[in-house]
Amino acid sequence: MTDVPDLTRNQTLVLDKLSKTDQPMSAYTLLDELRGDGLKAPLQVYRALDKLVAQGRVHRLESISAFVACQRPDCTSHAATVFMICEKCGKVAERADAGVAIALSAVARTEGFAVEKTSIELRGACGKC
Amino acid sequence: MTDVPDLTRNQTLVLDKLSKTDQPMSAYTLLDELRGDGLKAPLQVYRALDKLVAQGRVHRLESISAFVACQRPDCTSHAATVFMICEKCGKVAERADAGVAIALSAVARTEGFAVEKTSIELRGACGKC
DNA sequence: CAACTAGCGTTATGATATAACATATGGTAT
DNA sequence: ATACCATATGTTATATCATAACGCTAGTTG
Repeated sequence: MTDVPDLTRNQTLVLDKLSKTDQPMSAYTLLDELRGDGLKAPLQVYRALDKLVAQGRVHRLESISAFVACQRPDCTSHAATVFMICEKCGKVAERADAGVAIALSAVARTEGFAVEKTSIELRGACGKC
Repeated sequence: MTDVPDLTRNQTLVLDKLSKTDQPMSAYTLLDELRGDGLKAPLQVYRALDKLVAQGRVHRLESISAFVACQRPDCTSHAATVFMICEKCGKVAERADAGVAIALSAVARTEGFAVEKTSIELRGACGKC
């Protein structure tokens, strides 16, 4: 039912690397760490990331131009996901919240705005820092 | 009371240009349009933008790497501002919403996350498109 | 097999942003 | 006034992030 295609070799390499950390990584950092696996050009990473993001298995953090593996593997709707990015330790927490989703869709409705993509990013200090 | 320093020449040029449109502009587009006023290098634009953003007179739209003049000149707290970016006409609407602010701070509190900056960006189609 | 689609590899280029250093300007304490 | 300090500026070079364009490969579907 949920449309989750098999991953290609490059997609697997990228997703595995991202899944091994809770820190976001830039496309070029990913490339550097995957050179040993045969990747040589940015496009190889960007193409894999495009697919993974489209499938919801990876998220792009717009405010820092970096990518994280989705922390909620079972989730279906990535509609109103809140990312909390710690500026001290670099870790990212991901939470879906119905209250945020409802409040945001109310704002959009009063504007007559048809939402296609939502990006909610909080920068600050996590509980441990 | 509100700490609003006078603008320098470069800051004035950048803010005036941004204020003349409701479309976001990239730093390099700003630079191109301000070459006639003597600006020559990206840094001149980026430095002006840094100050204007710090003062809340300009916002950076993270998801499209572009800048818009603040549409609520009287506002004090830019805490939970929602940007609605139309992918058809390119226009940006800016709304502050208490419901969103409350929902987001609740999420942050349950994580023990101390928020310093918030970025909320909706991509989609505006009412006119 | 022919045609189609998706992915891959490679080179080149475009777009966004900052580092580093020198010079200029305005306030202010002495 | 002058020495000092903070801030802004101008300039060159470079770092970082992302995509265009092209040709090839492999699977698959008619």
